[in-house]
Amino acid sequence: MAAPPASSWRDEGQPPGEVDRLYLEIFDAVIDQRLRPGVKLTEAVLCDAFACSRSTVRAALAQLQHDKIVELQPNRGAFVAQPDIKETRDVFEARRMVEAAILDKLLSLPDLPDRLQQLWQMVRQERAAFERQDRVSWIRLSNAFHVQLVRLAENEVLTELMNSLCSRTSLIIALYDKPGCSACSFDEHEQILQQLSRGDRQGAQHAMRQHLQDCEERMHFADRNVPDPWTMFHRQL
Amino acid sequence: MAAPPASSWRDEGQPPGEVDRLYLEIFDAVIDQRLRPGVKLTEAVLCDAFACSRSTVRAALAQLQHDKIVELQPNRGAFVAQPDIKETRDVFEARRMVEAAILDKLLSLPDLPDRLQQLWQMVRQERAAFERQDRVSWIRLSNAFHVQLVRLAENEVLTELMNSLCSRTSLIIALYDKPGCSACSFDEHEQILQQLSRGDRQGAQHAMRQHLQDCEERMHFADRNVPDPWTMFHRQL
DNA sequence: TTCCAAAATATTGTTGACAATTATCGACAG
DNA sequence: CTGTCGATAATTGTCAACAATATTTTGGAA
Repeated sequence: MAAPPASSWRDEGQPPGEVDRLYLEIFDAVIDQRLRPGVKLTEAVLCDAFACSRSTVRAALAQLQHDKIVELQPNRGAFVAQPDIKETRDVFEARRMVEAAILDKLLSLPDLPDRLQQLWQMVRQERAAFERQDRVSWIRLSNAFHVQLVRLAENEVLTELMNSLCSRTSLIIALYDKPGCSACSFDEHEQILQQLSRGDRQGAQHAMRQHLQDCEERMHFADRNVPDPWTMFHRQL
Repeated sequence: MAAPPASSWRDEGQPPGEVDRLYLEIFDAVIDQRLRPGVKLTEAVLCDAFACSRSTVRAALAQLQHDKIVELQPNRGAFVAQPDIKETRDVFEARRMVEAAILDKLLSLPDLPDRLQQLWQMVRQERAAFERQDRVSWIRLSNAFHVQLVRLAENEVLTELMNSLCSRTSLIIALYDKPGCSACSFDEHEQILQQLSRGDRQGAQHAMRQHLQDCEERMHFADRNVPDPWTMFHRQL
């Protein structure tokens, strides 16, 4: 078995083709904020950085555009997406709806406490990453928490949806979150788990809604983290 | 203004590029059930049928794969997707969650009755299509109703999600619905609108959930509409 | 110095060709 | 007649070259 890839929370399909590999590489780079929103993704550069042909790069970029991770301007090139205020509102509203509804279903599962075990574990990892100032791991784990929670419902459609929403949230945080304060705190994750464990439907839903609300309100649209045009991309593995 | 394209319910972006055009052509063909689930989409054939290069075809197919409209098997080719029982369950469950949650939000809009006007109009068109046995238009309008309803909430993320879910539903219907009975009846659409008009939250949510439940239960997995391997694709415009 | 136009450069869009993999068909042994 | 093996054909994955478009630089005049 190969070493677990950087993002262990994404469901890994069959043997990854060349284009899939590139897709994941760029995707991870964006989510980890090594590629900041707004930077231009010149095909030749990616081509050179990942040792593949331009057709491969173009295919990967097309998929990323479809995921709203990059914006593809005709005849101008690809840029890491810069979600605006409206998109931020829409993404968080969708998350509140979906994740609250999910909790409802989870509480109907007979073996919920067992399944929550791994999530408690995950929150501990979040705390550890936070305390050792490992921002990249921490963002990744924060997303993983939400995705993993949805995954308990065993609904592929919703799981993939949450994956997409979390990715877009990462971009939003990269743009509008102050580096100092934490956008998605593990305390609140713990609270949600507690409410779930004791079977409190109202409490769990409220905790989740509040958590996402807080997350959204921590965004500062006034002075956004402007992308540095000179921050060119180079592979840093 | 150009003549309205076949699918008027999809949000049309800026000038469509070559790949977008192909994407829509194939998409519509699948939704309209001119391309049945399971048929192989050979690149050269599409290439020839739509008068474009293979790179364009490949890009379009990649996007369609991402939307779960076609399945892309490595080194084997593209096939129109054949959602299984599990996927059917997941899609309908997701729809129940999302669409019920949407109703909640719609009822908080002050000018809801005004916005519902166009939906009443749409239901009338559904009935008309049904009565003149126009199955293609009718399936299209049924989808349009649900998408348009979500669109009233003015949330791009949810609108695109519903678009995707309705597309997948079309595939499911193509596979598992008996041609005789109607999967998504306009009567039930009317009921939902009525409950919404009178501001009955419980009633509207129940009507929507029941509608989707009925829709799902009308699927027959035993004898599925097996794809005819000899049914090769040729453009029929 | 500042502004504008035009050449020069860089980047993207498209096409075609080649390599790698898979599907098909026929021969042949059991 | 059935099933397996091997060669041929068809299809996909990848790459490199060319055309079209955008960006930058250069040069000159107000």
